[in-house]
Amino acid sequence: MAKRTSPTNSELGRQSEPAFLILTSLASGEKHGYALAKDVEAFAGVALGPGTLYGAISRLEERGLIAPVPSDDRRQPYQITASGRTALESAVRNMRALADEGAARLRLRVLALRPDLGPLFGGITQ
Amino acid sequence: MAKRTSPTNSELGRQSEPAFLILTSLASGEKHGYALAKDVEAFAGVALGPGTLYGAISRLEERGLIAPVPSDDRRQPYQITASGRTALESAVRNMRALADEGAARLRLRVLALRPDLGPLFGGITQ
DNA sequence: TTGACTAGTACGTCAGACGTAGTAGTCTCG
DNA sequence: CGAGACTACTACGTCTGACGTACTAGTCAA
Repeated sequence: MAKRTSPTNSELGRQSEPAFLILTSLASGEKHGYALAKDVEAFAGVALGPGTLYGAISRLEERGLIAPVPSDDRRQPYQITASGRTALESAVRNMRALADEGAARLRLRVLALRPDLGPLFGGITQ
Repeated sequence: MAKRTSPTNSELGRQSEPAFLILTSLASGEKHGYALAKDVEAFAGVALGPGTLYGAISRLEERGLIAPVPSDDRRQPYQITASGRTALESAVRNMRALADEGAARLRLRVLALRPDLGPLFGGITQ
């Protein structure tokens, strides 16, 4: 099954880290799978299919980054653990650094081509 | 071959997007494969093996995000294309947004636990 | 009781990340 | 000038994890 129609939906490879999205969602409070998917879709615009979602959840649980919350419900809520928080924090820092580097290099090139734009462009950028 | 010793080096899945790193590197000027690997290692601290590096390069070339620069040398330089720049720009924006969301939610939870820290913490955060 | 929505399990495929080995050119330097 | 170090790849293989589809089952309203 699962005939992939387009090779990739975003232009750069995978749509990048369901795990990150799940941790981010759980960082603001415990949620069960379905609520999590809805939240992720709301803040990131990414619809995780069940395969992606529950697959990522299992892996995060195995690694101790999230943990199931005891519940009588048929729904299984999860919460982020202390090491999950730590991992998310460092992932956030890392992403920021990379995004900054990318932005800086994109700008650098523009300035090399149009040095006259330098100061002004530098002032209004980002 | 390639017995993986540790399941993952970074805690969250894959070390995230060689493609992004390559585009970022090429954004500041054309480079051949090896120079690219060195540059990436310098700015991101990520050592891309040849398999990862040239694999990612081929895919980026197929998708028209980078292009080979004619050369007599045995080394093959690559440059980023216009659509490569566009893709990188949107990837950067996307990463920033996600990082911000992650950071905001991490902070949110802290405030929920220690509301007394609110204003002060809000002031010195980030 | 039917249909819509919620919540998840189960399973399969495939891209792509990552490693290892091997090859070949270049450049010292004793 | 030959050995070693570094540069620059090619080729090949494995396994993770992202993603899709199909299916099951509970809940609730009309």
